[in-house]
Amino acid sequence: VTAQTAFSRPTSEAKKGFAVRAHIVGTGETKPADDIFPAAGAVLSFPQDRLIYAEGETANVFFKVVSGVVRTCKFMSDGRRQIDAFYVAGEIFGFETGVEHLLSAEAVCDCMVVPLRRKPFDSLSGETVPRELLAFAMRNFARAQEHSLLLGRRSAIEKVAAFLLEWAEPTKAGHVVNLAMTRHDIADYLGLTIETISRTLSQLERDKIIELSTVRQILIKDITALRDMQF
Amino acid sequence: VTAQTAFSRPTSEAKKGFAVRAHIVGTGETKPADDIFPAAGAVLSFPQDRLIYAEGETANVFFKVVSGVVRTCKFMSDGRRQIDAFYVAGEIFGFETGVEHLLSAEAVCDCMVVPLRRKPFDSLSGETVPRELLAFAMRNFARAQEHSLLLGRRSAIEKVAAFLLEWAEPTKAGHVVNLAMTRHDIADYLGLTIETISRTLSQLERDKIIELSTVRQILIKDITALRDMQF
DNA sequence: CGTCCAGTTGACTCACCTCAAACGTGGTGG
DNA sequence: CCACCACGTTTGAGGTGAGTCAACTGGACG
Repeated sequence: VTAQTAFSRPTSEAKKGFAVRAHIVGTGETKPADDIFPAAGAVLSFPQDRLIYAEGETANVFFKVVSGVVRTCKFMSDGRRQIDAFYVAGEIFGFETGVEHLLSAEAVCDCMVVPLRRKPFDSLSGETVPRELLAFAMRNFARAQEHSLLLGRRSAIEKVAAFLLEWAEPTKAGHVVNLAMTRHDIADYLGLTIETISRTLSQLERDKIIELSTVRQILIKDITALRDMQF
Repeated sequence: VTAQTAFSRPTSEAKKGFAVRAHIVGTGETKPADDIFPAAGAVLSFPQDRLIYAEGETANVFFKVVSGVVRTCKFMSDGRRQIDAFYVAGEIFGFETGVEHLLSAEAVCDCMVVPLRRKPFDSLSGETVPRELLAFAMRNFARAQEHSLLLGRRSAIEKVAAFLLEWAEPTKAGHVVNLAMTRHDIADYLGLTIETISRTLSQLERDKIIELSTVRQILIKDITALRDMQF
């Protein structure tokens, strides 16, 4: 068994490159406090690639990631997949408008999640909801908007650069990306193929911008170059 | 002056093709009741292509469309533009998490909007917010997710078909699309070029699926064929 | 040491983009 | 009322970025 990496997404650092996002940081909780989301059961474990809930399934509960990484995605009839978002420890997923989930959720790697109760926020339970919940929903909206821009108007190398910046963690030895996901996941998140992901990473390595220390760990040698690709 | 078309987006009808969306319909108000959004001033008029607010501008107020169509978009430094959404009469835009707008908003055609007050929902004014507001934010989130799927994993013809279904209005003579926007707007919404939009529409016309009655009006002759492209 | 599978690389293809020219419609002025 | 212009749109020809298909590599594991 290999050493377990604590995957995370260091928002404040990684987003330095996104001037337009800077003001979000101070706005509200991306990760709402526990007390407004009562747990609906014990912590659940899911092995890698296990389905947590399916698109169309009744959305009685939603979840908070305890450890590991979760992806939410949609499938087309011919098998094409679009990954909408990745969620790391502390983040909440599956909280949706309707009675059914719009996307499915799967474990990217072995992970643990805690189910949260939807009931207190259903239409039966009052006219108002906690402010934090609104901030949370709107943060999700903003994230989805960013993703749309990424998917619509960026080249492969710009997409990959954005992805690396999203996951870069600062260390004493520089910025490092520990990948919980496969090339396939990255491809379906960025709207590319695994071959293009691989070629683009190799290209960035040849250009001395990154270094592929292992297949799941990337060292960022020139973060400025990556940031310059974002505009 | 040409006759004014009342542009609209007949959600319930147009979305028939989207099985996965069906359950949204009964969920909550996409267009919140007036009383939870106090007007912050008189109705404003904007001529075609006029900026309503810019990306980065302080978001003191947001808006409700009275007539016409509004687009929200982002620009990249080299001029590439991604249109995030179009808003028609009754819809609300510009309500965002942070202190600044993440996208700019512009008038697609001559339009009128009413400013709404943000204050009552700021962090100063209490611990809870109206439930309707949460439903609204989450509806926006769901829409953005749909758009991500569209942009990431669909071909040009599938994108155009989805766009037409989104705007198709049922009439006694069949489904009709009245376009408030130029080919350029459509292209930037779908992540394509104007030439591809034009060619794809011509292709659909050759295939007897649509008919370009004028440059701004499209008759849908075979809506089933369009729906079959969605999965 | 062999198997397996994720990842990489190469050769080729194609969907969409780019550049350029032609078209058409609405508006303006003679 | 018609000629002309401007600009959005259409169409064509050619280029290219990313996809497809296929072979190879290399680390993990038995």
